[in-house]
Amino acid sequence: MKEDATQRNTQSPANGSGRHGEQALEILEALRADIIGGELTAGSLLRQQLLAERFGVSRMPIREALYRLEAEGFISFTPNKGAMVAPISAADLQEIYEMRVAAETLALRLAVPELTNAQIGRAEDLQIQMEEAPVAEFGSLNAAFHRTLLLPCARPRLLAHIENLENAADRYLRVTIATLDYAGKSHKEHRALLEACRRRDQNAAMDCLRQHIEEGGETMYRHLTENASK
Amino acid sequence: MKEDATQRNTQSPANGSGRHGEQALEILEALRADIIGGELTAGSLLRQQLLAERFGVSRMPIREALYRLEAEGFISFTPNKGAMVAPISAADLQEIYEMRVAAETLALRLAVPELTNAQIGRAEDLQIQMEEAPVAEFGSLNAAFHRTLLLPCARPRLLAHIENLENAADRYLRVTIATLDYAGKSHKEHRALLEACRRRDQNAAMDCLRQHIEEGGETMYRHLTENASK
DNA sequence: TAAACTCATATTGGATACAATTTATATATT
DNA sequence: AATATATAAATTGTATCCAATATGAGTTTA
Repeated sequence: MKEDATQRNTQSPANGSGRHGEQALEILEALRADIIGGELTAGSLLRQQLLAERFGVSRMPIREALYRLEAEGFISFTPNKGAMVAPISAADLQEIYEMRVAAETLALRLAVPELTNAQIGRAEDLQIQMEEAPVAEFGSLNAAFHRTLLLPCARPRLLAHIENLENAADRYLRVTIATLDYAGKSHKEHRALLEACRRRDQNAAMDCLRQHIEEGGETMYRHLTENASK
Repeated sequence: MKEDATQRNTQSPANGSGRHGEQALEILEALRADIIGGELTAGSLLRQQLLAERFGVSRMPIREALYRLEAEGFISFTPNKGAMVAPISAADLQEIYEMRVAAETLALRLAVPELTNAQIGRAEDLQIQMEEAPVAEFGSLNAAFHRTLLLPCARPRLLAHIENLENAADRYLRVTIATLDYAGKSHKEHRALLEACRRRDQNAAMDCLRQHIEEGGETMYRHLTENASK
């Protein structure tokens, strides 16, 4: 039986969910992950038609995702030319870490008085897991550890800002492979931070976190500037 | 003579410029100004068709502007329902000012060593103007004063973040009308800040700015919570 | 040969058309 | 009369279509 000509827009999204109004969000997250993960490198042009074919949708939800990616700072538009992946630079890495110190120490100061013993215990569990886990899982465990300690500050704007900064930093994490030789020091700093949280000592906790973030940033900065070649 | 059916897309944008690819930016700024200025109040539904007619364009550039407004935190989407202006609250105002202190003191610390005498002089001029200007001009002069002192930090991410926070704060400025009785104290604080900048004293400058922002925030917080009506 | 021009092609920006979903209204049912 | 159900209107989400601009190959001209 021949297909009825009336069924035109029958093209259904390639991905599973496909609930009306969520395509753009899935595309946004996929593209962001690609940029962070390095599949899309700095300077790459994002052709709307190509992306539309890749995701099995029209250009429209692609454009929606691109606008949001621009707002997050991962791509930039030039009129009538399109979107390209934002460049990375040592100066940008430095700026991100300066901002992380400011934002995360603020969040921690506000979170420490609200922290329950259960939350600190959960962070400790994550730290124990992290010290034994394979490198591949370090990133997500590390993020969960920090999130556990900062979430109780109950500041939605601030937490969203921090998440965006951490995403921005993750682009460099991949480039510098700084994870490996940094892990040992990081674990020690995490334990010191937990100890300060247990004592509900805001200032000590903030100092720990500041040092932790700054040293991580400096390690990555060195890798990035020394191995100036790719 | 009857209109030729072939001329379809002849509808030209109502606004002047109309260069290809800039409509969305103009709409974005107009909508943001409306939200900050209070023409669009918290909870208002932003109907795409209405906005399209108001700006004399199709729904497409409207949506582009809306996505960016969402990223800036001024509106929020609910699937299949549309965009609504974000609510305001005392907690949100407090959070904005906490973040401003963190971000602007960081920017100032980085800017102070880079400040030229000319830049400090320009800030001083703005301050003198501000003390004599009518209330209507206070806002823009004040913004220019702060921008002059922070711009030399040369941190694009940080400066964009600060600008967004100041826009967010301006929504409350209108609600609280806190400007009037605050002006006198503000001028004194500005002069103290300039003095610290002239000495290139980072810590003193940061303390001045912290106190300045915190007291401004507290004044607005009081107005907002006391005049809980409307 | 190198610069400038012409034309063809590709790509974005925007308008329109249609489908999916929600919201409002009217009708039926208990 | 109140609730539930069906139906219509409105609105968003997506696809397709058209226009404006940019890109690049080939040609002409100095």
